[in-house]
Parts: sequence; structure tokens; C-alpha cells
Amino acid sequence: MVKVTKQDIEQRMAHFNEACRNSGAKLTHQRMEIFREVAQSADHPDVEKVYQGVRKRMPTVSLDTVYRTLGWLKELGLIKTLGPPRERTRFDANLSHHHHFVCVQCGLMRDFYSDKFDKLSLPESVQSIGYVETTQVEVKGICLKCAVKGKPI
Amino acid sequence: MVKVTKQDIEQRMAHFNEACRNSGAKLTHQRMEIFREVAQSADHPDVEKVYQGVRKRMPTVSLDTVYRTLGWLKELGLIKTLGPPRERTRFDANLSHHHHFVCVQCGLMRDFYSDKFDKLSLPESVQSIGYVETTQVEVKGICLKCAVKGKPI
DNA sequence: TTAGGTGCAAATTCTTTGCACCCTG
DNA sequence: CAGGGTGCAAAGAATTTGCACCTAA
Repeated sequence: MVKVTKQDIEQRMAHFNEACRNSGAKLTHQRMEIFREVAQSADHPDVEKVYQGVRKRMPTVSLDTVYRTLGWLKELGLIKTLGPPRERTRFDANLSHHHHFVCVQCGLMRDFYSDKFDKLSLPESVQSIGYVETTQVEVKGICLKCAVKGKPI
Repeated sequence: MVKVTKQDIEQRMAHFNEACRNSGAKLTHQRMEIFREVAQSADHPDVEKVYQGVRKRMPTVSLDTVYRTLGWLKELGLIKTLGPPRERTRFDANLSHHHHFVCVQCGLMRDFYSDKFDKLSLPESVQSIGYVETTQVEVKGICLKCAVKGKPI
């Protein structure tokens, strides 16, 4: 799937409407347009790009509404963030081929190794996107420490 | 490997010394301590954590030197950055299980699908880190557009 | 000696927040 | 009509930059 199909968008909008209603939040024009902007892009836009896209249809929207709405959509589970959501850049001196485990609770990050993963062959569809240089597996979960502590950080 | 072994650190420091010399840059006390801090941590520290660690041994180091040095180490290829390297948070409305291709040149990001990847079984060593919730493959490379254009963005 | 490196502080950039008005339900 | 939502502007964080002094080579 290179493009987001009309069907996908319809489905996502429907899901949005329902989730919005269930959460008891108001369904405003802004929220709808902001979600639509993310839902219809095959790329994964950053805040600025979403803002510019929404502005075309709704010139008075403010940047901070976009920030707030994206945060809210994330809470509702309607969208996800890529890259360290609300986190800082991290540095890694391990240059050998490895993969990461990241604790979604406390941010702990550990390397692990797997020959099997290193040798993964990618599906052909990837060729239509570009030339592959590296492949890394990112595992998210709860680290042992956080699991013991239960919910709180 | 849970810990970074003494051997690993030695090796990384040696590599650092050599790369530093080859690049014609000066081997300052600050650079050495900053690299050591990243090289010896099994977690992947952010700028602040590196700064705090280095300060213990070198209380006069400044935060911006840490920023500059980490950027320089990255250029030399001695360390890597995790998460949005110099990039903003991105948003994703695709909630089905998918994987990412990211262009290291222009930042383009595309989803791709693979049953095989979805079913990957993790090595046992991961169990000693924590409980897995999701597994995602991140592929880095050059997108077709950038490949055509050659080096420049 | 001397060019590159560092510390400091100010500037940017990205994101969040306080407040008064507006609009959905 | 009421309370949440929005826009604006200002505050906060994170990161970068200009400049004068310092130091490795």
C-alpha cells in the first residue's frame, strides 16, 4: 500500500467520530480537520506539516490547537507518535548490529542481539520505496523493574 | 549482553582515539570524557544524562560542549542517535501492524507490511529485559527520489 | 605559537500554558 | 445556556550560536 485509500480514510474518520463521541469530547471542526490531515497522509507528518495542511482548509486554525489536538488524539489512541514521544534524543556507542528494547513506562533502553533478525529479508514492496541500508527491530514493552512496581512510573 | 564490558569500553576508546587522530581534531579532555560516558553506558543516555555523568569527573564542563561534542561524535560515526535525530515528533494514524521505511536523506517515511515480521519470535535474552508488547521493524535507507538526485537533499 | 576548542550567555526553535471569548451539545 | 474548546500571546524547554579566552599539537 503506497497510498492511503479513500476507504482507509473513511474508516479512520468513522473510528474517530465514534471514539470522540464515546470520550464525551466535543466534535469540533478543528478536531475533525486535524485528524483528517493525519488520517489521509501516507507520510507521517510532523506538527508543522499538519498545521500547514489544515490551514489550507481552515486558515484561522492556530498552531497550538494543532499541538493540543494531536496530544488529545494520541491519548484517545487514534494516532501514534513516532520517535521518542516527548523524549530527548539519545546516543548510542554500540556500533555493532543490534536491536532495541524500550520500556514504554520508564524509557529504559537495552540492546539485544539476534542473528535471525540481522538476516531478515524484506518484502519486495520495500523496493518500491527505496534502497535499504540498515534494518533494526524495535521492541516496546515493560521492563522488569516497572513490571514489579505496577502501573506508576 | 546486559553490561558493557571493560573490553568493549577499551575497544571503543581505542577506536575513538584513532578516529579522532585521523580526523585531525584535537583530543581534548572534554571530548574524551564525553565519549567515555556514552561508551560505558548500556542504557542510551540523553544529553542531560551524559552531562551529569561527565560533570562528576569534570565539574567545569559546560552543557553546550556536551551538545557540540555529541554532534561531532555523530559526524565522525563514533556514536549514533536514536529517536528523531534532529527531527520533530511525527504522527501516525495507521493503527494496523506495520513497519517503517525512513529515508536518511530527506526524512520520508513509508509504511510497509509483512506477515513474516509480524510473527517474529524474539530471542530468549529479551525476556531478561522485560515483557514485550509490540515489535516493529525500522528500515533505514535512501528513497527513490533522493537516490535519483544523488547526494544533495 | 596558533588554530581549533571551550565556557558563558544570549538567541533560536519547538512546545506548553493562562486567559478571555466562542461554539457544540 | 454551560462548559469545554479555541486563538492569542507569553512562558518554558531543548538546542544552537557568537564571542573572547584557553589549550593541545
